[in-house]
Amino acid sequence: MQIHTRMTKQKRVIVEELAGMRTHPTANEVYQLVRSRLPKISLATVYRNLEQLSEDGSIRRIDICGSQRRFDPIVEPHHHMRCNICKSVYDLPVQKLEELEGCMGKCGEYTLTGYNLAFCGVCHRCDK
Amino acid sequence: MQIHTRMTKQKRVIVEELAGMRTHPTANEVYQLVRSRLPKISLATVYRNLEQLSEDGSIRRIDICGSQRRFDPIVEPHHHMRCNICKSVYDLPVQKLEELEGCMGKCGEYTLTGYNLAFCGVCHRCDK
DNA sequence: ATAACTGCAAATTATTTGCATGAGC
DNA sequence: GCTCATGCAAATAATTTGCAGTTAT
Repeated sequence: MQIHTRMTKQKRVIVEELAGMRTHPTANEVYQLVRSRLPKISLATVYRNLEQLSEDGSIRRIDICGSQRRFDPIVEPHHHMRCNICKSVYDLPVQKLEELEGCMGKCGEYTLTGYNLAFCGVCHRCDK
Repeated sequence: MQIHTRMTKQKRVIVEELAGMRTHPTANEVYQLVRSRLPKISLATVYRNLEQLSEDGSIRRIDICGSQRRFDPIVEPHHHMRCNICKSVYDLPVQKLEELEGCMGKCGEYTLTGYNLAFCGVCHRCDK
C-alpha cells in the first residue's frame, strides 16, 4: 500500500464506467467495459485499480459470491442476493436488518468491524 | 451429479477427520490431515468428496471468506467471523439474528432460500 | 524529480477435468 | 457386473507479480 495515490486516466475511466452500475461486475467485466474507451488498458491495471479503490473506500468489494470477486460502486450498507441459477447478483430491498449493526464492536472474544451478508435464491427472470 | 453415491474408504476418512473440527479447514488443509491416514489419496479426491458431501448436506461449504473455500462439519445455522489479520475463521456466539429467518421466502421479485452471513474483525489472538 | 502507475508477460493459487484403473453395491 | 470413485497429470480460471518504460504531482 502506498501513501499517495494518483488519479490516472485509467482509474478515472474505471470509476466512471462503474458509477451507476447495479450488476456488481467482476474485474473482467469492468475490463471489457473500460476497454471500449481505453483499448490499450490491461487487465492487471483494472485489478490494481479496483483493489486500490476498495481499499480507500471509494467502491465496495464483494467477496461473497463464490469464486469470483465482484465490485459495487455503492458503498452505503445494503444487502445482496445471488441467483442460484443465473449467478447474477442483485441488490436486495431488505433494510430491516439494523440488528446487525448492533453486533458491531466487542462480541465475546472478538472485535467485529464489519460483515458481509448475502442471500441466495432464485430471481424473477429464472423463476418460471 | 449422480443418483447413487458410494461410501468409500477415502470419503469415510475425510468425514471422520472433519468431524468436530472448528477451524473451518480449506480443501488443502483437509488433504494434509487425511494424508496422515491415507498417504496415497489425491487432492482431487478430497475436492470431489468435499463437494459431494456439501451437495448432499452432510457438511457445509463456506464461500464467504475471500479466495479460499472452506468447509464446516456443522450444518446447523450459525455465523462466522474471519480475522482480518490472521485470516482464521471462527464460529460466532451470535444467535440473536433470527430476523434473518424471517427474510426467507418471497422478497420483492426474489425468492430467498438461504443466506451467508460472515463478520470480519480482529480475533483475541491478534488483538494486542 | 520522484514516486506511483502502466502494459505486458510470466508466475501463483485454487479448483476442475480427462482418463485408465480400481472398488462399492 | 455395472457404475461410480480414485490417482495422476494436465487444464482452467482468477488473481498477482516482476519489470522496464511512462506519467501525475
